[in-house]
Amino acid sequence: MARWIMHVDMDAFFASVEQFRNHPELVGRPVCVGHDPKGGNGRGVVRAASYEARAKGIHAGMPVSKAYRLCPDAAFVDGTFESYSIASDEFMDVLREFADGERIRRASIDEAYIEVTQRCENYEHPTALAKEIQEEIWQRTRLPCSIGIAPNMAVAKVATGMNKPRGITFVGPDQTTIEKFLEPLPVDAINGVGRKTTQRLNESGIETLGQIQRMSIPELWPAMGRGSVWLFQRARGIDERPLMDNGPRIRKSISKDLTFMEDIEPDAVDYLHNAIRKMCTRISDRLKQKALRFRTVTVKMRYDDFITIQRSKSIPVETDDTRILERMAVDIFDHKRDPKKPVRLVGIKVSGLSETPEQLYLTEFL
DNA sequence: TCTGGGGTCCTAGGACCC
DNA sequence: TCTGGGGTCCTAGGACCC
Repeated sequence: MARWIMHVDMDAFFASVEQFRNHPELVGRPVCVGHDPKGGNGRGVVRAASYEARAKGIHAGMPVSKAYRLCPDAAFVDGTFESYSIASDEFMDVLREFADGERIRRASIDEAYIEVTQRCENYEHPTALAKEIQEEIWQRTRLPCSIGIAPNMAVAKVATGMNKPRGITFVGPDQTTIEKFLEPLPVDAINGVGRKTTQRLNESGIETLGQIQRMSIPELWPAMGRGSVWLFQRARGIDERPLMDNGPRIRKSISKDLTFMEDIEPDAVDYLHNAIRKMCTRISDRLKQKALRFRTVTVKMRYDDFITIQRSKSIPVETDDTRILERMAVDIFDHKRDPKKPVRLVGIKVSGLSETPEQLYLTEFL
């Protein structure tokens, strides 16, 4: 019994929220969400680019300095995460109304899967339902989205990307149609195949999903190892995972990274300690706000040569004490960093999170 | 063009316990 | 004295995603 799964993806989400909700005067203009380019000297990257900005060659992940050079007239907005979070909730609320039962899975802040097998019985064709959903999202959130429809999540996700913005792409339902659809696409069209895997496959002469479709698992093994079975199935559009509600998100970690405006000389110890303490305070605030405690602290250090290391330490009992967090973080930094290298970035992460409200004194563990 | 910040999941070795 | 496996926790690193 075939299923119908929709993958709904907001178009240029952060940029669209800025244009259509936060700053209507930016509609029709190139918009980059990200850090201040500081006249071309900023160190951040673009988080999201409106379609007008994309027309100038700007894309997400591009250094803001380059984006600024390509289009100095673009609006550079350092957005507020909260407005995106609110918009996301509104959009998920709309989807929930269309999903069969609880068959909705939030994949990230701007995309979700819904199963609509039953709902589709009332429609001439699944695309008619998709159009209705798209229109409802636009009416209620003022945000554009694209929808992919297929018999499973993996193919639906690929489909969405084929036709953006405000697109609807339908694939299926039979196996031949699915394989034909995937055949010409590059291997990185598959969600889960990133830069490294693409490189490894390309080095073996594998560029397209069609090539993989014509291979056996043993033939795939030299390039993919344990991942061979998985890729073998995905390249053919096989994905049996049931679409289930992934429930309330249980947070696994909270982190804060800071790239300095300029690399910090290794002997500027006070400055570095200060930066670490400030980040610890921010993390601690978030922990308390969510009534969470941590057991593990990880410090990330990136040097001027971009080499990045992470070192962590755990304590036996969870805590949310800011002073303990600061002491652990500073301690790891002092003992594990390379004292000769200028520092580009420091990051602090807490994990091993729990809600257990235990009153314990932890000083003895330090 | 020099390369952010927030996450998740997986692997693998060593310690330690039974 | 030498030798098993299995399970869990900790640490480090890698790949990936938005």
